[in-house]
Amino acid sequence: MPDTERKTRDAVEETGKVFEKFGLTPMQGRIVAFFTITDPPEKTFDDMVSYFRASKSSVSNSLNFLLQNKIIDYKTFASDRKRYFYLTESFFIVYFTRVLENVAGLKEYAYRTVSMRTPEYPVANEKILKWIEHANRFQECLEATISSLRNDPLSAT
Amino acid sequence: MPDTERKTRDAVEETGKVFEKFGLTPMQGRIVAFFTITDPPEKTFDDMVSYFRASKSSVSNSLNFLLQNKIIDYKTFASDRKRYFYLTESFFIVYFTRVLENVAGLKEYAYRTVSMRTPEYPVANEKILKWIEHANRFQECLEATISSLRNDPLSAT
DNA sequence: TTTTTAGTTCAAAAATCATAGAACTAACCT
DNA sequence: AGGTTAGTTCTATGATTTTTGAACTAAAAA
Repeated sequence: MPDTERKTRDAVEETGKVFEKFGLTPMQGRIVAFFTITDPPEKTFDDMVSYFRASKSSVSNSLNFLLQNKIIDYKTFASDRKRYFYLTESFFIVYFTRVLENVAGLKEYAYRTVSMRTPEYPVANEKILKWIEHANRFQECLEATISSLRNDPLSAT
Repeated sequence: MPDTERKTRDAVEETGKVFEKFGLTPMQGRIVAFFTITDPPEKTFDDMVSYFRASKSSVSNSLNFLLQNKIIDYKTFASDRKRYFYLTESFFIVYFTRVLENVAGLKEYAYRTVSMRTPEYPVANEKILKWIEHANRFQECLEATISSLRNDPLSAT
């Protein structure tokens, strides 16, 4: 294997692991890294199966997850059955949105907990109220950021 | 089992699952939920082993993880060997800090990728630059939230 | 000194998650 | 009609994570 290919493969593997921290599986992470690092930016199903020597099912499931989450999309060409997958720009928006959902979910349970608790230990209730306040601050900031990204004309490409 | 206890147990279980979304294991999540929902707010090792009928090692490892991450802390009393664990208020700080680290890690790899790529496909490079920009905004938001949490006088309790 | 308490540590069992492989489908190609 | 392409779907295998159980330790109590 030539030296530059070795380097590229290492970079794909390493960067893939970074994506795992964002909740992707190893294969999903590798695929996203492959898109960012190697040319051309459009890749077919088979490009990925053969680049990674992975099973079709693993690639199929990974691509469908990434499509559902709008991290990738694809285009087709008449008289060509292949789909040409490419990265969208929304990776961070997808991630932000999930973080936001988690925070909202926690807040909901925090409200319920406060309403269930006796006032016998006020410190406990105050702590939970504080969590809700923290969650609110973060939500406000993040919602503003997400909507400013969505309105960004370059993002709409 | 009396009706209110059943209800409390259900709430602990359900809320525990919410904490799993923040990266805790089921047992860690259950323990945090147990702290938020039931009285008194201080609990011993054995309280948790017997409430959950779980193994001592599972509880021990979970508590140590939560201690290391400063999600809980404990106090002791002279002539009492037990440790009395309680929730800190820093749950969100811990979570946001980890998210921030992930974003910083991704940004680093994004910089590297841009510097490695040929200018042959400028669209690909632009997409990565856009990710970096999104990451920056997200970071700002996280940093603002974290520092407002830290400066909050009530948080310092 | 022996026993009890409040845990810790480590190997193994159990549960969960990711990937593989094989059989399948639907569309196009000859 | 038969073959090839571009996948999908389902079950099984492999890997990883979480929890358990049993043996251990260190400090305090009897």
